[in-house]
Amino acid sequence: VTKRALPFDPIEAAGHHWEARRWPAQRPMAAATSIMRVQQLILAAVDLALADIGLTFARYEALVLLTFSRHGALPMGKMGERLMIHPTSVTNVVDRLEAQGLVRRIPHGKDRRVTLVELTRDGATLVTTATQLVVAIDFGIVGLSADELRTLISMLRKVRFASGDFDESKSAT
Amino acid sequence: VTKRALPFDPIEAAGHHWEARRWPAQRPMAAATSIMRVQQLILAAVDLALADIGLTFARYEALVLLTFSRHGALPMGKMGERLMIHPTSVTNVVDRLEAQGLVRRIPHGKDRRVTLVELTRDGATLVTTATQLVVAIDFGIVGLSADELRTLISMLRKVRFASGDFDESKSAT
DNA sequence: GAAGATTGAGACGTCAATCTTG
DNA sequence: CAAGATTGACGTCTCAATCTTC
Repeated sequence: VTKRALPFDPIEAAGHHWEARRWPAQRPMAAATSIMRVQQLILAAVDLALADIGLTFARYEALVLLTFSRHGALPMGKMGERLMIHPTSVTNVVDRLEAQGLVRRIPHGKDRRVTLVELTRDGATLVTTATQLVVAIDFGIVGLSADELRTLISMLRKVRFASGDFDESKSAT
Repeated sequence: VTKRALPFDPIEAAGHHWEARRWPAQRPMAAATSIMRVQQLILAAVDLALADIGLTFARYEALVLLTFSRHGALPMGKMGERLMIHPTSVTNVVDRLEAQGLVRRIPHGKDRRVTLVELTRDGATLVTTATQLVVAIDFGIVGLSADELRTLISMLRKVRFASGDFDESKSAT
C-alpha cells in the first residue's frame, strides 16, 4: 500500500499533454481521472483499516445500512437500491456476510418472492467496532479542511444529481 | 444504465442517520461514499460511450498514455506507474489490447527483462475515435460550471497529495 | 539478491439468462 | 406477464508466489 510517490502529479502531466495537443475537455478529463484515483485511495485505506476484522468497504456499507433500518432487517432489493448496486452484487455481498455469520437470510411472510436480510448479534457487534476503525482514519479522506470537505461534497452532489441519481431538489450542504 | 432515480438522496439520508446517532466523522463518510458513487457513474458513462468500439476506460487510458509517450512505446512498468495500477493490471490490460491488435509487445534491446508496449497503426487510429467519444460526453462529468470543475479538481488534488500520491508541491489550478 | 513481468487466487462490479412467485 | 433473487460469464483491480534476467 505504501508505494513510493511519483516525483510529479501524473494527472496534471496528462493535462499538459492534452493542452499541448489542443484536445478539448481537458478539465473534465482531469476531473474524471482524479475521481477514479481518489476512489482507489479511499477504497484501499478503508479496506486496510477493516482487514483485521475481516470486512471490506462494500460489506461494511451493507452492515451499516441494516443498522439504520427500522427493524434491523431489509429486503435484498431495498438494499440494492440504497447501496446503489445491482441485485447481483447484493446477492454476492450477503452471501459473504452470511458465511461470516454477520447476517441471516429470513423469509418474508407476506411475499414469498422477497428475501429479508437481518443483522445477527455478531453482526451488530462487529459493525460498531468497524465504525470506530473507519472513523479513526476519517474514511480515508485526508488533507481537507472542514470548509473544503463541505465544498467537495457539494460538487459531487451536483454531479450525482445531474446524472439522475435522485429526484429531490431540496436541501444541500 | 437508466435506472429510475431515487426520490431522495441516499447519501444525505445516511448522513442524517449518522447525525441522529451522534456518530463522528459524518462528513468524511459522506465524502467517501459520494466519491465512490460518482466514480461508479463516470465509469459507467465512459464505458458505455466506448462500448461500440470495443474499448473500456481502463484500456482507453492505456492507449492514451502510449500516445503521449515520446516514441509511441513504453515499458510495462512505466505504464503501471503512470496509470497508478499494479503490474498485474498492466499485464491484463496489455493482453487484451494486444488481442485486439491495438498494441504490440516488443523486446527491449538493452535490458531483456523489460517488455516494451507499442501502439499499432490500428491502435493509433482507434484512440482518436475514442477520444472524440469520451470528449462528447465530457468524461461523464455533468452538472458543474467551469469554476466548480476547477474547484473539484483542486479539492481532489489535495486529497491525492495528502495521501502521498506525488511529491511535487508546485503549481495547482 | 533485486528488478521486471507473469500466473493463479480472491473480491467486487456489471450484464444476460433463468427460476420462483405474485 | 412483472417482480425478486440467483446463477454464470466477463472485466478490472489487488495480493502472493514464480520465473527470468540484471
